[in-house]
Amino acid sequence: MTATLKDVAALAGVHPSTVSRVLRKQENLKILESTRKKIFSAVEELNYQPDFTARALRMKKSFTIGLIVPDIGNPFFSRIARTIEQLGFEKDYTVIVCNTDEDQEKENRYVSHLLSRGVDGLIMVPAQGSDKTVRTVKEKGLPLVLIDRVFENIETNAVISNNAEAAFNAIKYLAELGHKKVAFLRGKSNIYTMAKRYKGYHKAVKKFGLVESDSLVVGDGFSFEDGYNSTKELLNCAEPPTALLLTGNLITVGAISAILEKGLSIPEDISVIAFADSIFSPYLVKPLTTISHPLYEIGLKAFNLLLENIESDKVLSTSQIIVNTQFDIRKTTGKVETVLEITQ
Amino acid sequence: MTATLKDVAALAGVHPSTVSRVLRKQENLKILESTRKKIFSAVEELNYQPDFTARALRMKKSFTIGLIVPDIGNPFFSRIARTIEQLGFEKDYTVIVCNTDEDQEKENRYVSHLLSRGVDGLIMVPAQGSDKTVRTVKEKGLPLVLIDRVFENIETNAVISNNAEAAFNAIKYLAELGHKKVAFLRGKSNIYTMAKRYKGYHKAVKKFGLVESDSLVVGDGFSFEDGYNSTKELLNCAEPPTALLLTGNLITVGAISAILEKGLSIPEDISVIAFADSIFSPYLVKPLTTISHPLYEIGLKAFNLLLENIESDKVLSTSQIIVNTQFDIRKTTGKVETVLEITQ
DNA sequence: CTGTTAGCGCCTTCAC
DNA sequence: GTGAAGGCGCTAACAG
Repeated sequence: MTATLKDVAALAGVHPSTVSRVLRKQENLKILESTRKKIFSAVEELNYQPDFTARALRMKKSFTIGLIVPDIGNPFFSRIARTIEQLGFEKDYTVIVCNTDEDQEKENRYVSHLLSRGVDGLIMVPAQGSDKTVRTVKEKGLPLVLIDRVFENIETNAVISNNAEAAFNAIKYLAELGHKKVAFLRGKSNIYTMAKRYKGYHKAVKKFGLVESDSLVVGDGFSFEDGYNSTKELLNCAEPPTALLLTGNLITVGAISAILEKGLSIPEDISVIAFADSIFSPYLVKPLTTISHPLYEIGLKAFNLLLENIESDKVLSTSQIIVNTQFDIRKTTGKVETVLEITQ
Repeated sequence: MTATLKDVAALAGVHPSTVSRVLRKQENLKILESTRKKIFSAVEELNYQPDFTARALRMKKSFTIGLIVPDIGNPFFSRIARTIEQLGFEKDYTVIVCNTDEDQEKENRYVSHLLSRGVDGLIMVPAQGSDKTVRTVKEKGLPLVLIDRVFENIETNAVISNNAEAAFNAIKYLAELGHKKVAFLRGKSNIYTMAKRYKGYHKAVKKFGLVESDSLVVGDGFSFEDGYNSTKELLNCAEPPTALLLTGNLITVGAISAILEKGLSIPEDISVIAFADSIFSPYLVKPLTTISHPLYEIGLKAFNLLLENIESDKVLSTSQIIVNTQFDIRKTTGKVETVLEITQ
């Protein structure tokens, strides 16, 4: 059907290996200008495209990288994915995208699948508790870069955000506004990122003398429902919190929904800060005060780190790159005094 | 390094082809239970994983599909991508994602790249004017499904939304509310989807006797800036429109931004309907009246259609599947009379 | 039921 | 400067 190296060689009247040589464009390679010409015109005529599969098999290099994320439908991941794909394209690497749904089992299957596909490297946002999987990859010597989450007990390349610090600063800001009771919708507590955020939250709560209570740390998922239900419960307390720290796009939407439904106003009745990366954040009911991630930078650094590792012959030492989140104070956060004035 | 079929065979004391046979699990295949056992234990011991590349080369089937979209960072596409990837996973297909940025040249390079990678099929949201590329794919006989956009003069499989109808209904609704002057922010006018929406808009404008003017059809892109600038210009007219029909997430954000900046209220001063698929739509400054797409359904239908074509030996006739958008009337649309009462 | 043989399309070493 | 030979890992056809 499609032309092969052999066909081109036959048409050009040379040996396949010569064609291969010419097309691989080795620099210091001596080829007669005449044969080169014959070959190129044969390539043209047959519209020859090299077979990547065959090349990959022969060279043990697939020019493919695997990208494993919990959910490519989530803008946080999809925008990182976009960057990685684009950079890859420039360097002739192709990206295979996989969704784990935070499911360890699925992730495991993906990893072995990608391994047997012979990817040259892996960028992943590991699911909770998948340290065994990560360790396996590492031991195989496959270049690997983690994004957003790392495991304390495994040394890996990684690009992560300053989550603890970001959460700390958010709470600090709320404390300065006079809030004493701040709840934290933690998402899944056993995920690294969330654990870090909790750490920052907790540290700030202690440091600034806020109310410290397990009942203020709620939720166990990233869905709309999780945000909605958790918030509803919080608001039904005898003394509900005056501020919320939220950790995800959907959770945020759920929480806002619950607040509005209860007839409360933001920030008069309750302040809200969210870890969120939506372009819509500034245009919500009240422009949302957010902590957002440098998505392009994350993608860029992850890709470059991976590429370094792929293209180096020796094993490089691992590096953890920390990128800074951005804190945008908008209209969902306000002083607590305001609340009192209004309700009195 | 990693174990091969040969290694397994050697360890099990059988021939490689036998191992291959056993592992391919052909149904009506007679293998001695004893050899089967030997082989499985060897597989286990060596932790053997078949090499996909070799298999693909040999079988001329890669179990890979290409997904070409303008921008995977856009939730519209990423959520479709997610569905496709997940369905693919269940059927052992892997998905390669490509971003064209609406650039025809890039798209072309992606297509030939995917072709030389031997993908089994292609799902794409073609860029404007890339009918030549699409035709090429079709002529190669590669299974192909278009999403969201088709070319009038090429018969292809496709899953598209009822864009003209959706735009028509949106304008009809605005007309019923008393609006006479409705602007259309068209995105890129030469993109199929946008052309269709324009058609619906135009038809409704004529049918319901609204103001018909080229100056009401504006914009030439999908960016925030495009939405922002176009809206700003519209609002600076002597007699600005009382309603806007918007065609994209970023455009919407830009338009809202321009409206608010001008100190106008939605919907009192101006009504807004947007083609938008963000989870945040219901929670914007004013909950946004939207036309949204059934993203899961689009992904599902596209994947199934592609798979049918991949797995069938004969060439199937093409089918165009039309899915229905959803019209959610929220709070950004109101009667024109209201405006008069307030401003008088 | 299992071994043998051949080859997918390409690249790389070794000749000449 | 170019041809010949061999093999990447796997599967399919044919033997036996």
